[in-house]
Amino acid sequence: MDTPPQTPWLDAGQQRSWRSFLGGSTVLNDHLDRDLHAKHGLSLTEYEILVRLSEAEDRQVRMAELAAAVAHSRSRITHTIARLERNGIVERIPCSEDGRGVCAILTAHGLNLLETASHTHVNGVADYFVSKATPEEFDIIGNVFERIRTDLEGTSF
Amino acid sequence: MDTPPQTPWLDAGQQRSWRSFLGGSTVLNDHLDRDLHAKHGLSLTEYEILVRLSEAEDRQVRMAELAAAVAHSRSRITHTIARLERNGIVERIPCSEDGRGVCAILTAHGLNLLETASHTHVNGVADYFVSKATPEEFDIIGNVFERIRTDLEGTSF
DNA sequence: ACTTTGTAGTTGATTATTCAACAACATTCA
DNA sequence: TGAATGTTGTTGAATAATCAACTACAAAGT
Repeated sequence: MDTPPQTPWLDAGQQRSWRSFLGGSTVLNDHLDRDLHAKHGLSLTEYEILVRLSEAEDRQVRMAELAAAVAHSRSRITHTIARLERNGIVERIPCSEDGRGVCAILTAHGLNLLETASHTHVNGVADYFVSKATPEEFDIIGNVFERIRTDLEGTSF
Repeated sequence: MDTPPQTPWLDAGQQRSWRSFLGGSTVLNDHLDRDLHAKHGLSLTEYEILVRLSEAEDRQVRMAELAAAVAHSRSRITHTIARLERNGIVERIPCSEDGRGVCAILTAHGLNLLETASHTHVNGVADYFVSKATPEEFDIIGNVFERIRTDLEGTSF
C-alpha cells in the first residue's frame, strides 16, 4: 500500500537517539504542562498562545495567524480560544480590514495571569531543559529544530 | 502563589532555541502521526507501543512496564490497549506470576501491521528528522534528551 | 490469621483534539 | 455585474487523553 520500495533502516545509534528524543520530549512537555496546570490552571499550549498575544501589537492577533504561530489547526485554535474566553483570559473581536476575520485579544486579567505563570514556565524550561545541556548543545538543538520546522511547515492541513 | 522569589529569564538566544524546539517538535510529531494514520490507521503512540511489544520476549509486556517504556500513565495505556484490542492488533492475557498482572501481547495481525507501518515510520524519521542534522548534531540531541528523561522520569504520576 | 499498606489495572466522567462539513466574506476573472 | 474559486473561522460529532475513584491482589508487620 504505497510502501517505499526499500527502506534504509536507522542504525543502532540513530535509533537510540530517536527514542531518547521521543521519550525525553514527552516527559519534558509533560512536566511543563503539569506545572502550569497545577499552579495556574493553564496548559502549555494555552500558555504559548497567551505569550504570542502578549507580544503582539495591541495584544491582539488574528486566529489564523495565531494558529500558524503555534503550529496548530484553525479548528483547534477556535476551541482553545473559546475555552480561554469562558475563563475571561481572552476576548474575541471582529477584526477590521477583513469581514471574515476574528482577533483574539488578551484581557487585563489574562495579562496578569500570564505574568504570574511565566515565572513557573521559565523556571521549568531552565530546570528541565536548559540546565541539562551546554550552551553549545542547546544552540544546536535550536538550529536543528528551526530547520525541521521551516522545512516541514505548510506541508499539511 | 508559590512563585519562586526571583526568576532568571532566558536570554534572547535561549528563548529562540526553546521556541524552535517547541515548534519543530510539534510539526515533527504531527507529520509522523499523520503519515501513520493516513497509511495504516495507527497513531504514533500506538505505533510506539507495538514496537515495544514486538521487541519483548514472546512479544508480550505487562501493562505497567509498557506504560513506563513509552512514558504514559497507566490509565492511558489501558485505554490505548483496549482500542488496539478492538482492532485485533493486540490481546490481553492475565499474566502468570502475579494475580493482578495483565500482559498485552501482539497478535499475528498486529505484527504484520507493524512490519508494514515501520517502513512509513522509519522513512519519516529519516526524512523529517535525521536528514536535517549532521550525525554529530543528531547524537547530541540523543544525549541531551536521554539526560532529560532519566532526570525527570519518576518525578510525576 | 489479620490488619495495614502498597501496587496493578480498570472504569467512567470530564476535558481536549481531530475531522469533515459548513456559512460568511474575499478575490479573480469573464 | 456576477459566477467561480479561495480563504476565514466555526460547529458538532467522533476520537483520544486526563483525572479521581475504585477493585483486586500482594507484601509486611503484628
